[in-house]
Amino acid sequence: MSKNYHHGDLRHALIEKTLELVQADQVHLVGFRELARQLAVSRSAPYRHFPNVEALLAEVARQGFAAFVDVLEPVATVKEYAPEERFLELGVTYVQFALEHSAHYRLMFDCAYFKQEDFPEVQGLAARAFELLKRTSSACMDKSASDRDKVELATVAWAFVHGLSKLFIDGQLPKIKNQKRFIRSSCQRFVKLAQCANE
Amino acid sequence: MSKNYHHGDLRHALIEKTLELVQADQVHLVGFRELARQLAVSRSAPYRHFPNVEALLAEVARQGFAAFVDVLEPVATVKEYAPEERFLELGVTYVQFALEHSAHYRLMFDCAYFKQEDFPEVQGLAARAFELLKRTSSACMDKSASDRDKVELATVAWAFVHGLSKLFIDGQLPKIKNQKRFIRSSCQRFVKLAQCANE
DNA sequence: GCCTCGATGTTGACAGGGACAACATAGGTA
DNA sequence: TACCTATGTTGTCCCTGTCAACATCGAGGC
Repeated sequence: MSKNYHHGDLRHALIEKTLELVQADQVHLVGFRELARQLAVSRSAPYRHFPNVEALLAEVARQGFAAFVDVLEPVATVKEYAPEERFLELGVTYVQFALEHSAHYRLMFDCAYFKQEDFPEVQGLAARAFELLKRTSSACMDKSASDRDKVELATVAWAFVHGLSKLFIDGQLPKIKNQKRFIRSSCQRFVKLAQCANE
Repeated sequence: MSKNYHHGDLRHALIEKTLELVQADQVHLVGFRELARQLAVSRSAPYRHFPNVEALLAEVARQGFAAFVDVLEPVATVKEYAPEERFLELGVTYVQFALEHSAHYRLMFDCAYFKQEDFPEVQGLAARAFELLKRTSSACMDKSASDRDKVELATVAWAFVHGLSKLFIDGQLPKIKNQKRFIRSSCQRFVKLAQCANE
């Protein structure tokens, strides 16, 4: 008992267990009492590390956003690509990340789990992702394009990849045979927007 | 007491109260005990009308979907419009509905509140909304377009309006001055896709 | 008019979660 | 060594969901 009185790295363990549950699509099972049981620790120990469950979920979401930005950033900055290629690859990468980490993506964007405005770090990372999108889409437009138009294209692009991801994740799309192919061709279809916008 | 033993229309009252809470963005406060209190009825009376809270929320969502379809359907079938106009107006109407009933829209599409697959009526209405979108977008394409292409355009369109709605609702977009104008111009931008797709 | 039955509402009971305060212990540091 | 802080524990309270047993009402058959 004297040996185990302190867990050692409970904070980390809580995050890990939560992540496991999230990945197993069991977010609804995340609770301090349950986690404490699984970690063989007393029921209110988690309060030493997170003020409440929401904060724990927000932290897991934050890590998700960090990984997200880490995946998107390199794609958005490949020098060898033409602007349209970068835009396309960024979109494909976005949706693929969302599908590969579907439950995590849900946690990140569904406001039912935590209020994003209470967690500035999360907001900051989300904003950074949007910046990447804006920079990449803007590069596809004429130099004469107004900033207003640039923001609009970036928004439309974000709406598209986000919507596509959500619809896939929530199983609201009719069955599709070759998902990867479909994603790429949808994104390709979409990139034309930038070109059309240039007239 | 003998007069008030039976509420009269508790089922309806439960739905109404829940709707109020949803519209006030307080879905998290929806619970049988709390509702019972507000309706001056005993704590387990709601169980006579809904097997659990999830079912109550699903019913409210179902009504939301029904209203949604009722709003979209007429727009999708205006004969006087050219196909592209219909497509555009459908998109604008979609996003406007979502914003005007933002909390309700969230309840309808966020899977954190109830599992859609457990409520076939809800699924049916959602499918009907997608059908409208598919029919309207397909009308903008060449007759020679494959069914595969039609489904793809409809999906891309749905992803776009859904994504735009969600981003707005969840406050994830940078501030925008004239929202209505922005929505229309984004949708206009989007409709070009159908035209580009025809080459 | 009376009786019975089904629908609806009530009460009691139990399990489980979130949250906090008071207390215990371990490990580092003055 | 003595103390301090971070961390873990226990006790307690209040909330919720859910079920079972019981009460009441209204409608239809006699």
